[in-house]
Amino acid sequence: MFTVVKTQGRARRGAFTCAHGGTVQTPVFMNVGTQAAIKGGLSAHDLEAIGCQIELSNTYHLHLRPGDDVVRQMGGLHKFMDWKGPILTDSGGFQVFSLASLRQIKEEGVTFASHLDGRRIFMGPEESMQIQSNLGSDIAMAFDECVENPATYEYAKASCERTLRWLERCWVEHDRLNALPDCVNPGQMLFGINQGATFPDLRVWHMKEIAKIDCDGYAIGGLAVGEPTEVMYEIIEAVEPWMPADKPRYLMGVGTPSNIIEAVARGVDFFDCVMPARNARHGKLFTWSGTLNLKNEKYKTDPLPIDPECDCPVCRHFTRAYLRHLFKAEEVLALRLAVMHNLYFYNQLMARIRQALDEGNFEDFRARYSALLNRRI
RNA sequence: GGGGGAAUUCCCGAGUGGCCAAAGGGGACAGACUGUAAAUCUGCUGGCUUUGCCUUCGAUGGUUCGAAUCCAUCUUCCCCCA
Repeated sequence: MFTVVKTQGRARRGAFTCAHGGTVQTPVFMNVGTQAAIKGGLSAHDLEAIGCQIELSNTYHLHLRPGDDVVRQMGGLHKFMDWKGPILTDSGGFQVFSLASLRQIKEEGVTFASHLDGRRIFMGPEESMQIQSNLGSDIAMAFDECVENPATYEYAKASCERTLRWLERCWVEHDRLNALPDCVNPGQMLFGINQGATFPDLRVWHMKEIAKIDCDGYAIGGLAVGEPTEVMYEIIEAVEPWMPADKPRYLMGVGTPSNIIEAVARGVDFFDCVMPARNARHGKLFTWSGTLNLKNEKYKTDPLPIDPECDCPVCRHFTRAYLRHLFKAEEVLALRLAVMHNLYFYNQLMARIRQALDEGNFEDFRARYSALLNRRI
């Protein structure tokens, strides 16, 4: 169940209740734990400490390893990883994009050559729903094709028409699975995904079509995959008026702090992105005055924390000089501490966006931080 | 005391007469990263007034049109025999 509590322009302050873990305050950033772990050495318990409200895991990856049957046998993903909050599972649709060289698409679904051992894996809408049902996530994503940009109009049209047919099949199968007596999470919801590459008319047509199917939320997929940032914003603006106002909107895989602020301003409620965790592992950290590369020589004897304005567990105790040393020495602790900081920053960013919306000064917040946070310090 | 081997650009190390400012690693320095095949990938690593020039392969002196590469002496290090 989703409730919009307050709006400012197109920006929405909301609350979303899931079967597990109660209510998520939106706008929200979902912390990415693809293989039921946050890369860099964080557990679900660490997620609690850094203010994460909802976690995201991946259908394709967990199907391959350890196998969704294993997760089901262990009581579902929540028990398996000991995360009490809500979980969204991505459908495998992104792997149609990221593993493009290892798969073949047909109307029925997608055949992957496993990136682990080359074994053939078939995944269509039904399979994706079955796997996500076994995982027992709170939100299942529809199985879609994330199309690379730039794409031709012809390809994008054929692809998003197929993604629409796949959503219809997802909806039917998801409904069937939720009604089974031994369903891991009968309260599991289903989000549809808008596609159409960078063509506003395709995007709008597709959005109108998927809105006819009664999903629990709607996502915009296929953005931040090669197109300029301005094009991404234009697509969001084109699609948003056709997204049901009483359902949550999720911009998949986005993005930088600035992207998130700008997308909130355009009516988006949910986000996820690997960027804070991946960049952290590579030494690039987010602060309230911009980004910094901790490996840079200038931090060799810097006694400051990563961000003097941050009160995360890392910034409260450790200096830039120490963290830089950990990176240069390739200690795994460097990854863990850096990821903790960046994820805390992202969760804090969302908290401050929500606070600004609550207080009615989101536009001031946007004006102050949108460009600033992407700046290099 | 006798015999043998080695010294290469920040480090290791290839190169045994011109295609060598010198392979390949490492380190250092810097960049990329957007529903995670990513603790990954890319660039760069003598100087300059950069289609070229200068300095540089332990030191000095030679041979040669031309030397990191050949010769002599010296210095340092390693191994073996006493």
